[in-house]
Amino acid sequence: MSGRPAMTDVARLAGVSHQTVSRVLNSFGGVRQTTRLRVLAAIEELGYRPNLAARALVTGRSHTLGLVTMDTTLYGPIATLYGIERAAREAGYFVSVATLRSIDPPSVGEALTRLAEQAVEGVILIAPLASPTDAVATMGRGIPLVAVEGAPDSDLPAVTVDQAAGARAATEHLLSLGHETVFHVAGPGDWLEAQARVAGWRRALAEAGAEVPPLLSGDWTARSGFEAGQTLARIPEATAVFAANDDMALGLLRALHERGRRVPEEVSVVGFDDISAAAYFTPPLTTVHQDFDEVGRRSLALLVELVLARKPSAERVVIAPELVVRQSTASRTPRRAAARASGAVGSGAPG
Amino acid sequence: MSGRPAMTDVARLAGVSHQTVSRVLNSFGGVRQTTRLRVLAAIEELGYRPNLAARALVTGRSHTLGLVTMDTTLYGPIATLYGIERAAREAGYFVSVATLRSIDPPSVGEALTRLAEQAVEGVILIAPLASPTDAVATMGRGIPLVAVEGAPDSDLPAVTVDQAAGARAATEHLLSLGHETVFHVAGPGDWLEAQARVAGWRRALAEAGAEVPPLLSGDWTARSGFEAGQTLARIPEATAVFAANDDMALGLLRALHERGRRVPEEVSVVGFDDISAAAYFTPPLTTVHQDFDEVGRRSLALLVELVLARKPSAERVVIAPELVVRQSTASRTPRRAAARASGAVGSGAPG
DNA sequence: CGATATCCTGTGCGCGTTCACACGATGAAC
DNA sequence: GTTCATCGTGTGAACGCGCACAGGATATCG
Repeated sequence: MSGRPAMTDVARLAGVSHQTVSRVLNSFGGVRQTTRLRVLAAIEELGYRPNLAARALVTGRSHTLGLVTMDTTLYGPIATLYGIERAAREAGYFVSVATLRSIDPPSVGEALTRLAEQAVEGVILIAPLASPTDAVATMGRGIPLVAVEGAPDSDLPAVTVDQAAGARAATEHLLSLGHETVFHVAGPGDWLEAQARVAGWRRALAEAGAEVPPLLSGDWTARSGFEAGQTLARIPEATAVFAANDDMALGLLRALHERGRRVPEEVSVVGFDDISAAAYFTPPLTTVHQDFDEVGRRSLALLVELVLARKPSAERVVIAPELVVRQSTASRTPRRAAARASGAVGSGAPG
Repeated sequence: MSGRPAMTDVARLAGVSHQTVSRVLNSFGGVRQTTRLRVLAAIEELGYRPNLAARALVTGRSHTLGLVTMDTTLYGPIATLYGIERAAREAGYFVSVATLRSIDPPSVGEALTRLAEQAVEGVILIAPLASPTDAVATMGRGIPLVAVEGAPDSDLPAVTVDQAAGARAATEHLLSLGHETVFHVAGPGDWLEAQARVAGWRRALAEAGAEVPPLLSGDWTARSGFEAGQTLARIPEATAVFAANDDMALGLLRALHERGRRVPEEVSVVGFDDISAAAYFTPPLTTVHQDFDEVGRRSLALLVELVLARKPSAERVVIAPELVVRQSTASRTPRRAAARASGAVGSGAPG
């Protein structure tokens, strides 16, 4: 009586047994309409809410899913997180998050253990790094697990964006504009996405018979893009650069600007992600769009399937990215490029 | 036997009662060292993990906190989220997130209800809008609640950054550079932060005896900043602009650039937030830094205090922001500004 | 050696819910 | 009027754990 009302309180008020209340709550049918309404009225009057802990105890189902992610403000993981939470809510699950400073096996293992103790029914791992996937197999304690942007070799079910295809599209776009080759500012080497983008870039160059220039790499930050840009600005042949994400592209633009290399007249730049600010860079950035909301939805759907069916459908969902052309890329011919740049004002804003 | 081992399994293996196992687990003392080790060995051997649902049922404590936030990729809420999760983990709590498309009373109420059903012990509401604070009072069902960046009038415990002080610092900085007045591109009118920044800006102008120019406002996006910038570029007197966040400042810079208004030589621009990319804008952005990690820590500490002590300490934590001067602001004298801008290259990068 | 204090361990119950089953009432069929 | 199915509802037992209390073992002292 003191705390929250329990099922028996409702039952007493409605003049029925607790079992009937349970039937009403779980819409099990087999309850007369009149008593049903009486029970509902009692529930309303007492402000009764079922105790999920008790329910979880007896059913063994917590209706909670775990989400392991890095504490990064990078656009991708965050957008994916929201997509997952929204999908989870609609599917009737709670989401318990565990953030990591870094995706190393011990940290991931610890997070998984934490979530396992909380009796989550499944876990989505936003871990775009190579290292943890092995650890996961051993730490997984039989909990259904879906990886997002990870696990290339492991047989973990995973949802990924086709990074290589995106990188390829970006590179081919630049080559088609007449550039002899394309430089690449890669992400950190231990990020799978970074690796896949490098691979896609290499493939596109090879197929076009273009020379593969030395690879630069950064750590996703604008700062590292800036540093790469300082190097690139000194290389006259660097007329086309593909940066592995938009933030690095931003730093790149900044460095090129400081060194007096005009974009896109002298140097064309392509990014990756299509963050919301990309259309407002100087100049508006040509980049590769990823649908993270879709990633969230698909990964959750896959996890729920796994949780319910228990069959390791070992499926792999691949989502296609899309090149968005704005004003940071132009044909290699200086005349035309300059004319185009001065003529187009503000047309880079999205619809 | 079939599923997870229970406490009785451990007890049987160790040759003690389940109660002794419980004592070992909760380090209640009163257990001989030898039996203690025997129990621990049994736990290890069986891979036993206490069932939190059962524990929650009997103790009434879920060790879970709720976090209500908007599904925005805005820097502030995200950085705060991570800060909270980290602090929660260290304090021994799980974090269950509920994201909202918009912070209106019904949505917040629904999220709170959801979290209440999950038996969270407390809730942190990242709701920088005015509207929901009233709804919270009624929906709060007695759950301890802490607001972040919200609830100016309500007596809800809250953790906030002193937005007005930040806006004031930004405005005074511009005035001190010789600008006759400062234009402001505000955030959405229903955001408390936006309101506070407008107030701080107004106050600073009033104290300096400067004229208050017409207020422009956007929706935090670079796009809206761009649109505001298109307007401002046509106003010759607009030599100093304070944008309510960095993204809008980015759009603003883009618009000014397109219209041929040089920054900072002709127009000085200040942002707010100090997102990591701000140092790599063109030019590097002078902005107001907010310590969101600190916000997360303090709000969690406040909530835990509330959960444990149950006394509505109705405290209010205010965190001071800090002006970071980079290269988007300059003295109003054209000669000196131009010289300074061409001389300083790359010095805007953070240490 | 016995009494008392101290330490350690076990028993039983309750938490709020679901599940398996039993029960009574009602009506139809013979 | 008896039998049987059907429907609606109640009863009792789990689920895994913590708490209060009982009780046995051991130590301390007279």
